[in-house]
Amino acid sequence: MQKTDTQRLDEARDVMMSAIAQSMVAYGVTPSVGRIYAVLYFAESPLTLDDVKDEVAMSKASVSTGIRELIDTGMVVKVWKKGDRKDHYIAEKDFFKNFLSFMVKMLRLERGIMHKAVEQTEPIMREIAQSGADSEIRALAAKDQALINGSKPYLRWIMQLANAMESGDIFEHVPRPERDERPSDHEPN
Amino acid sequence: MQKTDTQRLDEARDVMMSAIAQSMVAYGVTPSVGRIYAVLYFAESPLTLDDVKDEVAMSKASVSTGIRELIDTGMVVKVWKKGDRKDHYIAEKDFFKNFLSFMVKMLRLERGIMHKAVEQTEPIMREIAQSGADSEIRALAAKDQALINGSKPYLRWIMQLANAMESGDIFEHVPRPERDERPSDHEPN
DNA sequence: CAAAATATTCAATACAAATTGAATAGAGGT
DNA sequence: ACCTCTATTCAATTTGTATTGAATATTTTG
Repeated sequence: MQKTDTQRLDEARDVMMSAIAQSMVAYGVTPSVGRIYAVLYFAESPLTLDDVKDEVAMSKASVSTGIRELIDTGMVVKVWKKGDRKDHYIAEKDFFKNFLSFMVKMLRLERGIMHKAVEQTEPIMREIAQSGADSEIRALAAKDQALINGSKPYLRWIMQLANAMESGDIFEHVPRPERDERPSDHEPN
Repeated sequence: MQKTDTQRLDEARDVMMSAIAQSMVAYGVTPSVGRIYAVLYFAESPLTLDDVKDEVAMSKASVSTGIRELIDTGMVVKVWKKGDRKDHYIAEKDFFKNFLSFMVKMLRLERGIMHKAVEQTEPIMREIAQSGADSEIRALAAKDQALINGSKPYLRWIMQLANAMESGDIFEHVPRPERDERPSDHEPN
């Protein structure tokens, strides 16, 4: 009977939505925001704020801020539907795009924080290492300076990685798998 | 006078420690845990639990659980110092190693969550798409099935990325910058 | 330009996570 | 085997973050 198929399909969708939300939580978003994205991911057409609100059973305020967060990270976009005053939202379904832009943001953030601190502190340590009052403090400063300088290659590397991810060059190195969805029943692991 | 140099050095170290902690927060650890790592990072020799406790001004309990978390992720290791009953801890100072093992863990986690859900739901959707009760539900199921299958290349790709990061092959593609720390005063940006 | 519909902000609340002191377990030395 | 010192666990509390309803702002329409 049809009822059962509908139920089974809904259940299967729920499993996938939970998995998507759970994965997103690992990347630092709140479970509610993950669920909002998951709902939009499986939506058949652009949804309004109220549509989403009903699906996830949260307040309009939470959905509003949640969607904003998703828009800020590029995982959701706002679309206009003519003849409707409400805003409509759709999920960016390309996981590659979502992952890469998340990573780029992360890497740039880290490099920004660290680079600023290095710029600020390395000269001080260098100076103390060279002309500090006594040999003891010069040794300490020299050690710290070396430590900081040792981190510079890492900072340059994560920049390169971010650039490769942003430009798509990363795929020349770690290639996208073939689009060979074979009709067979069991996929490769 | 020596006092001033010591202060300046301490201040500079604090700036770096804050930056390190802040970066780690971006990767999902709590600020306290970040500070613990930062303290160990700049320590001149292995520190005991109590040493760290004094430096970060937290309870022994928090330091204990914090260090455990850092040990679990490989960012800190326990070392024995002969003649001392206390455990001693040192920071893993290689940022490449820390970053890569974090990423590998993340990617495997995501792939695990998603793969499990896909395995579980895709067959159901396929079946409904083929032999569902009416054409409407068959169409819905087919759409969902396509969506899920579309995510498979992504899952395979993040596995490849994780593998490349674990094996170090990633450096063949995104090379480590040259170790050319020139003695000049201004480093490249 | 008012009226109606929608979206956003914000202070208050509910919830969750981190931190702690006290109790327990564990290890080392004698 | 006991005593001492250290590390860990756990329930209680603090702290911080997410969520909400009500109020405000914004947009659209007639």
